[in-house]
Amino acid sequence: MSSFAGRMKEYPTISLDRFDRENLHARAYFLSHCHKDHMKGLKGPLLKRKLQFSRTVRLYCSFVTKELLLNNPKYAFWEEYIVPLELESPTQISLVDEASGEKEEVVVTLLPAGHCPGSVMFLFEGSHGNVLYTGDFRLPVGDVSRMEHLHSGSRVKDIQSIYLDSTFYDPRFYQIPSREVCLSGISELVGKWIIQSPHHVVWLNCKAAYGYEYLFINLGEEFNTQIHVNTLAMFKKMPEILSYVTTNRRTQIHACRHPKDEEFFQGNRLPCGCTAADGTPLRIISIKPSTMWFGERTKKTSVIIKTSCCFCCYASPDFQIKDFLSYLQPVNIYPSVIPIVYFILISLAPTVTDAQPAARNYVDCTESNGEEDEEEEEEQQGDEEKVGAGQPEDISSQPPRWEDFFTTETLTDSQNSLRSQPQSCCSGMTGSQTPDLFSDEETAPDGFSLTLSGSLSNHSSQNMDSCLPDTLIIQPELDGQKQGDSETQREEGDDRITLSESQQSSDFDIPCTPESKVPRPDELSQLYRKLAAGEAVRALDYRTEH
DNA sequence: GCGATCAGCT
DNA sequence: CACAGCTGATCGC
Repeated sequence: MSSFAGRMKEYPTISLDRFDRENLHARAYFLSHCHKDHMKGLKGPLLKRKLQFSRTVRLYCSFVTKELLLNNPKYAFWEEYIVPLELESPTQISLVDEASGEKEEVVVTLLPAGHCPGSVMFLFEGSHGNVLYTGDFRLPVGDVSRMEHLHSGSRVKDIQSIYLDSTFYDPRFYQIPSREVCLSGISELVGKWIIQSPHHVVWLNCKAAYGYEYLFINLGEEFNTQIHVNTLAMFKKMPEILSYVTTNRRTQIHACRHPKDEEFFQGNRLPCGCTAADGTPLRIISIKPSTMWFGERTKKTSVIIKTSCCFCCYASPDFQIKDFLSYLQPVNIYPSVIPIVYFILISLAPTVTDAQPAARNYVDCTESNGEEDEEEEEEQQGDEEKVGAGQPEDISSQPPRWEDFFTTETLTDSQNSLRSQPQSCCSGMTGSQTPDLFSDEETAPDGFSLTLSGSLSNHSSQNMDSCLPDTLIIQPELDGQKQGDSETQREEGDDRITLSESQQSSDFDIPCTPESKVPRPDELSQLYRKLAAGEAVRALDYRTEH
């Protein structure tokens, strides 16, 4: 969750992705994408009232974000105050103090962020330097070097500060699987499932409002089908996605939602209530795309066996925040989440902070610091040389060099070459940014982890009662296998998956990224094949070798 | 009754 | 722990 307080030091009269508290006084608002954790205060009555009395305060975002936002009636009042901007099209904005008439000009450029439909980064250029606010972003390596507006001629612009959504700044998350890897894995799984019979259906358990469209499009394309969703309203101006979603429940791939959809699933029902026409029970697998794998437990459960592919364990060329930062080399980095590595480095403070006093800075700008330590921040901003030896909590008083957060390697030849030769910018994103955004890959969802659970329960009415609704067992060869009662299933499950005692209490103990072994593509492929075919997959197959 | 915050859950 | 939410309880207005 974003904990960014909403304002940047260089341009404190504008607010981004936060609309409450001090942000109520902003002269301009920016919304990077349409996820709730970046919309705090956006429907507040106070803000609404302020807008009604203002002639100059506006909300700037991408066309797609505008579309998605206004789709929700709670935000409909923004309609007359939104100014959608094209991607990669520098726009001058006057920041006016309506009381005094004082004015400041800033040029903003929206850059594709690759996080969800409409998501952008904001590049601000003005008298206080160039600053980049990333929001949530997920850019394939190399994309930043192709962004024209981050370059001036053949070199990277001087970036004073980067305001970073730093969930993945944490080195534990450096290696996130590429979109292609995730997609091909899911595709294979889906394909092997739905081909078995018309009653084999897939439920894509998508939590967030937006960000899975790339998955829908690819699955729809590959299997020549549409994905069932609750409503098409938000996509009405987005033909590329619209053709791959449907409200017709007669499809084998569902992404529909229900407040109690987990219960539905465990009762072998789809959230939409869809059942097969002839009364044959559906065979459902649930695929949970999320940025990271996380374990699940069900209360009052007797047996839970899940096979989880920890996509986040796999190496990826897709997203390397380290490369992003080392390419842009900002003077300051303001992550909105304090990475663990920071504290490690702080504990080594003399080594880190004494080295190069005038070097670039890392500064905490999370909510608690940003809201309450104004004076300290001002002091720190004007005195970058000050590198003290404070306590770990005293973050802003002793910024270590940003390079030290990573292995201090020099740029590789290829990086240097990228740096000096900006290429033409992202194809397809330089033109009109009407909501036909999905023709391009910039709007891909996050990397996926996948929790796969084959539901075996109550496929036949006579043993409905004996099957616990929360018994989830990987058991794909349903058709060829005699289905026993839940006790039998448990034994089968135990045969298939080796569980230690601790694993039983918390599902699998999935390793974190750094210790993870990186599977080869053929191993991945093998894994998916096994999962889809129902072959035994031992937990240890996923474990590291430490 | 509404909004904000928090715990709990997925 | 994390994602990006949702629900329900509690509290203040």
